[in-house]
Amino acid sequence: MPTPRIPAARVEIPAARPGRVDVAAQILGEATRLFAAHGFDGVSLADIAQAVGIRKPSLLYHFHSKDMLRRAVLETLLARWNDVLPKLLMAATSGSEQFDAVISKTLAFFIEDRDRARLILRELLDRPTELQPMIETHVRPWATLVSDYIRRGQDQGRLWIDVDPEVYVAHVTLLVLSSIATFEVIAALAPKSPANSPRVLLERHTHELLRIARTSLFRPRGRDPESTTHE
Amino acid sequence: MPTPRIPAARVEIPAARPGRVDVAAQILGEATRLFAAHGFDGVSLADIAQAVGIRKPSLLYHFHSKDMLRRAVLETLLARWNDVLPKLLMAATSGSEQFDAVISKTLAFFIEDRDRARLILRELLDRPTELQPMIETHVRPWATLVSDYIRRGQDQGRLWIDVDPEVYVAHVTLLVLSSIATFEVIAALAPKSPANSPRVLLERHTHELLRIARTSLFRPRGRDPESTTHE
DNA sequence: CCGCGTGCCTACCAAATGGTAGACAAATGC
DNA sequence: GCATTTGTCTACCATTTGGTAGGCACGCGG
Repeated sequence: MPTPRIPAARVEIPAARPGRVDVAAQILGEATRLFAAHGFDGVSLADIAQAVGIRKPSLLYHFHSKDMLRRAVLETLLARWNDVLPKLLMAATSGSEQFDAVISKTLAFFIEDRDRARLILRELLDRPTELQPMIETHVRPWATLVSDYIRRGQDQGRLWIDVDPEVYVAHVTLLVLSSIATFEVIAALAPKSPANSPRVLLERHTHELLRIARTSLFRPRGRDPESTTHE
Repeated sequence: MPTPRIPAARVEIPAARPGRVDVAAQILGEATRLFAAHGFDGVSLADIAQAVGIRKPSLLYHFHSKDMLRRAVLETLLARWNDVLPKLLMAATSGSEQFDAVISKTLAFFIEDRDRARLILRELLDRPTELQPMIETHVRPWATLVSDYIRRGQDQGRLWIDVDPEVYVAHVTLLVLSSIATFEVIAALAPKSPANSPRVLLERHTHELLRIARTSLFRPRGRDPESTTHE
């Protein structure tokens, strides 16, 4: 590093860190952000350390290797997912409103922190085999539950019979992930008009995503008055 | 490299490379494959050189920097896309079969070489701002054309009026990209059964993708077998 | 007050990275 | 036949990488 590095002023602010927040958590946060933005290989330990405001060895004191840091990031993400999963499963019992709720909640989980979507999409591309077991344990149950729900709905005639339940679920999930992960870029396709603030654009995107998911699943209600499935 | 590297046997096979294929093309091919699989930062020039069977400096003779190689890879991809674009545009004139044809052809383009989808998805994540202009020139026209087609269809009452044309196009495009790019992993969600060969699974995926795109766009034809739909 | 664990640091390391210099051989043009 | 160009190589380089060694200050329990 060309910066002469002033001897780190070893004297000043000796104990001036009272309300010191958990450094490990800070590292985890910055790592998440940077991995999501540039990928695991695109970020160096020094980058992360700098973002946190510490030196590399201090970082390695908390996480013994770069790969362990990556796994920690992933595990925290999955832990958060496990927090919301039960709510999703409870909502996934019957009716179209419930279905909407499930997708909306899933969507909300990723919109709340878009890095989640980016991170997962990256892992999907970079380490598919390593991700497989996690998928198996964390999304398989959710996916089969929704699939079963779909199959029941098909039997009852409420859903299109030509839906391929598992594949449908996979596609909608992927669509959620990728459209959130790449929102900025994709959004730039539509704008031109100043009426498109990122705020309203995101709203349009999630709304349309829900519409696609819904329309391609549910058969139109008994009769619907001219046009539309108005929500 | 720890391999003692036998003096490269400078004597043997002196001119034994008559049908020498274009080395630059070979490099481009291997680079495409590796970048798609591991990302730009996850691949070293040495990796690519080894895959081709040459040394690093030889590679740098053809492409003066790693970044130029990346751009070349991207440009070749876009060139191929430009080959099929006209056909797509011609097919995008009217009617639902034509619409299917457009999506099918797009799908086929990426299925023909799945690295294309992976590559673009990666660029979308890694260098969004750099990709923006390419999107502007290479997909914007196509997207607006389809959007206009949708709007016309809406006026004629053939399509759902609550479709958000631009956003719909963006989502379907993204779905194509991501579901092809991550096919292997996602496919593993459904299998369990030995009846699911990757072959048939891919067919199921593309079929369901088309179904989703179609169903969420077109209103059911006048009457359709089985009950409901028609208002 | 003393020892010890915690946490951060400087200093360092071997390996790998992207890239250059320059030798050499085979084709190619004249 | 000779000069030049083309393409590959070995050898090297500076920088960056993930990671280690070990020291130093602090706080806390005895």
